Amino acid sequence: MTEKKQSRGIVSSDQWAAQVAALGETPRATRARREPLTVERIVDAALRIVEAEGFDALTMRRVAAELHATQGALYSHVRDKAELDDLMVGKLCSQVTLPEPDADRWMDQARDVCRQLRDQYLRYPGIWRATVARAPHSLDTLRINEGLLAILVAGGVSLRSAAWAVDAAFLYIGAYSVVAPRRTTERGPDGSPAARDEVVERLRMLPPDLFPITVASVEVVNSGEGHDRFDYTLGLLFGGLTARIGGPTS
Amino acid sequence: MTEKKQSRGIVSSDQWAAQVAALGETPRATRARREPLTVERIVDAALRIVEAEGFDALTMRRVAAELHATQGALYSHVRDKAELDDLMVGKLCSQVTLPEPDADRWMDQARDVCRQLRDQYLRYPGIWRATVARAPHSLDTLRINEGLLAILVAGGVSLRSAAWAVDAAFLYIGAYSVVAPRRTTERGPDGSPAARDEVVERLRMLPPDLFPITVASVEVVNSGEGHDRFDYTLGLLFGGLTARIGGPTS
DNA sequence: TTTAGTGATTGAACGCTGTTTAGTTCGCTG
DNA sequence: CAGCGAACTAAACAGCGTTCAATCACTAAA
Repeated sequence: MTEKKQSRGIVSSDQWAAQVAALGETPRATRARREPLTVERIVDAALRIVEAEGFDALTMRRVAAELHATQGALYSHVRDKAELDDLMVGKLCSQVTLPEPDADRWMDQARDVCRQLRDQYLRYPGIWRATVARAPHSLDTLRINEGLLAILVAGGVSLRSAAWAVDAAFLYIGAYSVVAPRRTTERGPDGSPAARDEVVERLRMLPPDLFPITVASVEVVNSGEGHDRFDYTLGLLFGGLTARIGGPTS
Repeated sequence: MTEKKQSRGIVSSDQWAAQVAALGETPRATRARREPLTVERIVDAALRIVEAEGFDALTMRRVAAELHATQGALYSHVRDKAELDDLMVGKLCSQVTLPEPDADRWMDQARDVCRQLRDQYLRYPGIWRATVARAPHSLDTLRINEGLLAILVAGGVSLRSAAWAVDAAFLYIGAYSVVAPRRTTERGPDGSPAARDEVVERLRMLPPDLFPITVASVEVVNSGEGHDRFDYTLGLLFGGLTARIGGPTS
């Protein structure tokens, strides 16, 4: 009980981080010590971290440091890390805009929603694992589900087909956005090639006699730039629905 | 440096576990203290744990305890936990049998392989996350990829369409098997209903005016028993290939 | 048989994670 | 101004993957 509030001799790394962070701030005249900690500020900070450093870098300590607070303070606003994950996914989903269902353009509308969701997942690398870890409690995820269902049903797809297709699409989108951005982060030292897919790299140096088709497909799979593969799969999922409502080529 | 090898006064929990486990064993006359630790025994033990307790329960300490060894001993046979994960997935994939491609039955064959892989994933709950965490190094996963590609190509599907469809199928299978078994483990106290899906439970108690289609779809989605939803999605993915057998851009 | 050597194994530690808690501080209300 | 309740701090806890010097069991050479 001797050294409680001295300015020097700081031991705790949390204290240190807070002090360093407070260097560029105005003293604020003692009242309202800082911006009060809120759930929204916590979720925003967490999303900022995931966007910049990936989902693995998201720890409670890291979030607390981002907010110049201690980790314990977070638990006054958020029950778990699981709840924080859930809130992040919710905020992410809330940024997806849903169109008014148009029966004539239902497939384009559905694809657009899926692309939006994919881009949100890709923006925060690895965050889909937050959805996998625990069943989402957020209403925002249900909002997208409802919107996508509405588009399909408006397009004439039966309720059961729509529900199953939407479910499959969500699963595919999530898995795609977790696995897809697996690239070598380091730019090539020679400059030009750079950012090749890690899996493709390993597939290249593979005995072609053992896996002939796989090796042959490596080049052709990568032929599609950007998200052609993604669009193709959505075409299969949603295109298969039209084949059974109004005839094969309606 | 006083108390090194006394039989009583064991402090370390590892020692304790090893001692308890050794109670039912024959002394073995000092040589070959136990079955020697091998990679295969480690992988088998790990799979046993995942099968019984799920992927979250798989820790190096848990594996070591299962083998009556210390955790450090594992690292003489396995570099990382990541490598152990990889070996587990490899062993899992090696149990999938691939048929000789038959052009007339290619779709049934493809569906069968996918079902096998799904069942393997479902047998070890959550193990697909091991695939997600790091790109798989195992050749057994490539074997399935090659086999499935061979089936599609033999069926007349173009190389690019086949590669994309197989990729989509693998992503879907993995996501399906991670998300699907999310059920309330506890059987209903009244006996009969039991083992309802956790997500469905929460969807039931949802304001129908906010999410009318979602709520309406809950019943009809669950109408399919077993893995009807899974088969339906595979039908969409592979069925869409026959519709444009010449390739996606033909 | 003795000896040197080699690789597996041990026990204990390190740094990291999420989470809890006693005690302090702060801002608002009576 | 007093007091109360909520927010916050600092420190711990158990568990995770991983590392490492010391020790052990066994093999191969002398």
